[in-house]
Amino acid sequence: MTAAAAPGPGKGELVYQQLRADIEAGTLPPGAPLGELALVARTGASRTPVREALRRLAADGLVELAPRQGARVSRVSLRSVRDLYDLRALLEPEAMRQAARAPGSPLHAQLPRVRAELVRLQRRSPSAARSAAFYALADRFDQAVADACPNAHLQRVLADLRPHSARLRNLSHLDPARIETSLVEHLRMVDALAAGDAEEAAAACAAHLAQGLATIVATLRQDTGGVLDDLDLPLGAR
Amino acid sequence: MTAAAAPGPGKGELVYQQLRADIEAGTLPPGAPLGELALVARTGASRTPVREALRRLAADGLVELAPRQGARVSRVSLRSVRDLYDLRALLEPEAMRQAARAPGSPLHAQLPRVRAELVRLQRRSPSAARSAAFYALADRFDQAVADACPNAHLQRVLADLRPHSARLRNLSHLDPARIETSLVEHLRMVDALAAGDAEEAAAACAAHLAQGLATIVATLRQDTGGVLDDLDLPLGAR
DNA sequence: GTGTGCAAAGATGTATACAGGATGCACCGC
DNA sequence: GCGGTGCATCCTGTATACATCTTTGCACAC
Repeated sequence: MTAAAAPGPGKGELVYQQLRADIEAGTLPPGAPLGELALVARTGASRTPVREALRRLAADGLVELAPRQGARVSRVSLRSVRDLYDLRALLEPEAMRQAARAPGSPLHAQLPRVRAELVRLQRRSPSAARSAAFYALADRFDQAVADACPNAHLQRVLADLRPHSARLRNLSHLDPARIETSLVEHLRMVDALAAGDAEEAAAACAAHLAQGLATIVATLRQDTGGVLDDLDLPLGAR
Repeated sequence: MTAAAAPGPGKGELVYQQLRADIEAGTLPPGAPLGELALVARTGASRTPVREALRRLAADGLVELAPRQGARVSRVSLRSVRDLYDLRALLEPEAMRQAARAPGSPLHAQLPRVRAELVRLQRRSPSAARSAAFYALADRFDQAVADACPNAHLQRVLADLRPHSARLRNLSHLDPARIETSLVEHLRMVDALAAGDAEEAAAACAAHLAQGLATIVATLRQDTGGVLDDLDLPLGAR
């Protein structure tokens, strides 16, 4: 069973996940108004679960909530992108270290399969399907690394940051060539984790983040014609 | 007017702040059940704002929300204490660095007053009032440092962590002698910030956190008779 | 023609009513 | 005496109705 209609998760949870997915995917672009009435019509739920979902998303920083004025998808600026990557550069290498030192975790059991899948993707020719498969794999990997952290607070913060990163990736249509380098970077991380080399894993993660930031900034600059410098960008063009 | 009864902040906001303050202060100890009905009676608001407040607190990690089973104040374990301080040790020194490099911020304008107040407190004889005054000052200082960070994501995470730290302090009745050392550590941080020495400020912050963790762990060990090792402690005694 | 003021409409904030599920206890059977 | 089942009660999850505020559009005065 994938997910039953009503009995399993509550309706508020469903609305939350749907809205979050739409925001991450860019279907709901930054700045998009989120009227409760409109969301009731969109999701079929009542105002109560809709409100609950909006509050949770606001706590995640994915929507901005103006009192008596409604909700909007939170806007993105070049500065916020840099801020996000600065913070990830602080946290994720540390998460890698901790994960590398937790050999009994489910992460380590998955590593051989992840590695095999990465190699398989390396041999495929570039295509949208390959990109999608890689990103799905990378997301699962990041999640597994975070879950392997014994530090629950760190896990919570990383989980908070993940949707922001996902949104950035989907807002800016990245250069397909980026996949190649990112594959290599992930292989380096996987191998370091498998070897239990915490510092190498952390270094690989830091390098991966630096590359990712450079790519996204370049892409955003190109998409917006270099107009932005600290401006809010209305949406990922397309 | 300071703050009108109803018109200014919404009722949900009021309930949230009240509950959060009670959790931080320890009035609502870890594990305490938070029935919506009981909170309605306690706060005078209706169930809708109460629910909103509970969701926000759950997002902060201050309450645990079991579906169809109600909310409880989140429990605290020795491990969670270590986790929290590990994370703070990662984030707050970096925040200090960034704050030290933002000379135009309101923080720097406040530094002379904060320093004078610290010196004044140093000369007072130990008392509960002095402790309370110091903690209030330290909280304002931490807040000002976080606000001086240009990184909005970092600000958000630091704000999320603050109530957890405050709760720990109030759960464990700290040794009054700790105030003395903490005063000195704060003076070191303030002076480093005033001098614009980012690395010295970060080092001072790290030292302060290490001392704080050691003190709290020792206090908790003593309070619980050393029974806990990874156990949940029911409450900060008293 | 411009600016101000008012009024109507739409939205959010709040309160309450209804439905489904979990927990605890009492009763029955063994 | 002990274990299991069934029911009663309370709770949360959801839906809807009401009150209040913000906003927008228009009319009028300057």
